[in-house]
Amino acid sequence: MTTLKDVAKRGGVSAKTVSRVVNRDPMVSDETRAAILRLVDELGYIPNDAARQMRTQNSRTIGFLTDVIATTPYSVDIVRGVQEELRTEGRTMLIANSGGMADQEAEYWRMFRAQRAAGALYATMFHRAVEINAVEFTGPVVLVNCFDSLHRFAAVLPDDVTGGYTQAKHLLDMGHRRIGLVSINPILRAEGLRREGIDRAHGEARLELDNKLVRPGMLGSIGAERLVAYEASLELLKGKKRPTAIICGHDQIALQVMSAAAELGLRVPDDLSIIGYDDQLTITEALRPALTTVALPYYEMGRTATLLLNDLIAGKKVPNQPVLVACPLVTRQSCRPPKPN
Amino acid sequence: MTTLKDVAKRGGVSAKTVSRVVNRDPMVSDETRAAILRLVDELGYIPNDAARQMRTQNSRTIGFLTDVIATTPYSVDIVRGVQEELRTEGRTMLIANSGGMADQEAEYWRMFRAQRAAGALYATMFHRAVEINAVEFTGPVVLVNCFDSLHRFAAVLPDDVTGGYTQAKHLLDMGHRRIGLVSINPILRAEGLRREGIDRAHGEARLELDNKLVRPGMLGSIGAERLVAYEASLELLKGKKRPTAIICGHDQIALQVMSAAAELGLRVPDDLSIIGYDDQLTITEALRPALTTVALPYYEMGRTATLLLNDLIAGKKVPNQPVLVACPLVTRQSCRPPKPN
DNA sequence: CTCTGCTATGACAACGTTGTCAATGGGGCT
DNA sequence: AGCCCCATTGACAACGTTGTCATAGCAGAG
Repeated sequence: MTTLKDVAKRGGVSAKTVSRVVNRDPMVSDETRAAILRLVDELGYIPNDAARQMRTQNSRTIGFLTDVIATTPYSVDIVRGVQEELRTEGRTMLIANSGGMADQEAEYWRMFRAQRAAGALYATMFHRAVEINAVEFTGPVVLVNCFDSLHRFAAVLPDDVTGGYTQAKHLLDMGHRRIGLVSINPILRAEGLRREGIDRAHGEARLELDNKLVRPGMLGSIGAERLVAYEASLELLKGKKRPTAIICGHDQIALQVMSAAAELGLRVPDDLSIIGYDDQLTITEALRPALTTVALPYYEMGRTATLLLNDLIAGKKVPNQPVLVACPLVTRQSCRPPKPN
Repeated sequence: MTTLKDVAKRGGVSAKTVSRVVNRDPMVSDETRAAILRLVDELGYIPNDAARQMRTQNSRTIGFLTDVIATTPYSVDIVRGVQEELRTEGRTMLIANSGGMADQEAEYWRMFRAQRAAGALYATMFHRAVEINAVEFTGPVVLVNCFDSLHRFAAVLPDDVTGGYTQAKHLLDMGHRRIGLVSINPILRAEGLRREGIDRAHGEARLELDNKLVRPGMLGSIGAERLVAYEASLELLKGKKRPTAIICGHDQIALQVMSAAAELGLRVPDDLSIIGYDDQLTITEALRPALTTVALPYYEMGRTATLLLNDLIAGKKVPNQPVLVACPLVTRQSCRPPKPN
């Protein structure tokens, strides 16, 4: 593999001069620069990052550790967001997935340390609390989609309160008055937050969410969840005073609600409006009617977290409180005003 | 950060001795080893990979480059498979997503080179032909879910022929005789291969697939695809002699077919059996009835590719032909024998 | 007792790069 | 002419690790 010295020898200059050229040091005469650049190109010289890192004591790579994230489709967008931002900084990313297992997690923190990663991101599949045990890792860490109860780390979170508010408001504005809720797993923090937003929207409309129309659509501990939205929504929709619209905890739940509606011969959106959460395109765009939903801005969250991490690495201060990213409404065909009855 | 020398100084031994201990060289007395290990632990010493790499001239990291893969949910499983395998080897992975853009791709090949990656994987979202232009990268490369027409690189591919065969056979064995096909994008190689398998299964049953029951469910160039399965299947199902079962090119298409069936008041699986492809759990497990499908073994493909890459890095020979990975049938509730008519 | 052979350890250089500092030389100023 | 200044370049060391080789010490053979 071509090294600096090879280029220097061929160019009849010192290694340092070549170094200056590749590092864009202005202290090089134009002719020398041109000659060296030509040689670099000709010999296919690419600087060795390991050597650079050793010499400069600072690393251009960051670590990205996730729990079971790989099993949820669109959280991959976090990776894309992170990467896009890193690219503009010329950084690279080491990625690892712990599967939620503590021993593997420790192993990866260690690995990040071995690679002398400048910092690390830690992302989870669901918005929840985590305990970070990065004893082996000393650099700055930013949490994505999760937070630690002690607030020792910077964190980027979706604005679930406003997200829930957005869901409810959209339906209320259309004129719906009996709205059902098939929620995500009650053990997730997002569940309570969204409910808060939903309640607020109802309050503003001088209404109240009927608790008889609220069901969890998903149960079980992290990593062992099961969907029960189909059964839950069958119950809701068979009831005498059935809701004219249903707010869903995520798009898969919406899928089940739609199946239940079809089973009962109800047409969406004519007889029932449905609004999802997440905007998992494989579902929302494929479904007919296409699903109106509130997007979980994974891409944005990835970008934001990376910006925070950059600041931390640069030694700047970052907000003490978790940074909230907005969840925008994505309007499609699954909601419309209720039929006058 | 603690270095080898720090440990050596504290232990009253030479750096080399500490190096021997952490590298498990047997040429160290038991007492020395024990003492040093204790110190390593106490000081939290973790060897610097960059320095190691420089000295030994061999890297423990590999590069993983993808096109637009991040936008398809379950191809993330490739990453998981790769990672799982790397973990057992003590290797780490640099990941990058080119978004299908040639300039970014070149940039990342360059980056892999700068990091002196020992090898690289290149994965695509759809099973298709690619042109690899890794001029800047000199190590071995394994293609995942794609192949280059010149067969210069090792490749791992899903066995689409058998996959298509499996879909058709499952329905034929149940007694279906009029089977429709709403296929994936005709520009994808997988489309032709699957069709081959479907035809073979029909041949074995002394039947032929009726071309009037065949429609593409997806059209458009790579990166600009659109789903037309809903409209396509409405046509198929409105026809006089409608099929009793439909083979779908992937699970999203199946989702649209199911929506179309619901629209027409057809019940699945009573009036119509539907079989998907991919096994995107967010769809297949959430749908009611849950979707019978043929799984695209992304995880296995990732593992297999990594094994191949390891062999290449070790200088071993690998098969000249693409390695095919089986696509197993996943039976759920969307298929059953046709009603006697 | 000397010599051989082995075990255990260390000194030193080198991997490829860049920071530090010094050297060279030409131009402009007094 | 003499001087200084600045632009350009290079020599050298150092980052943290490990390969090479040398050395010390000790046991056993002769």
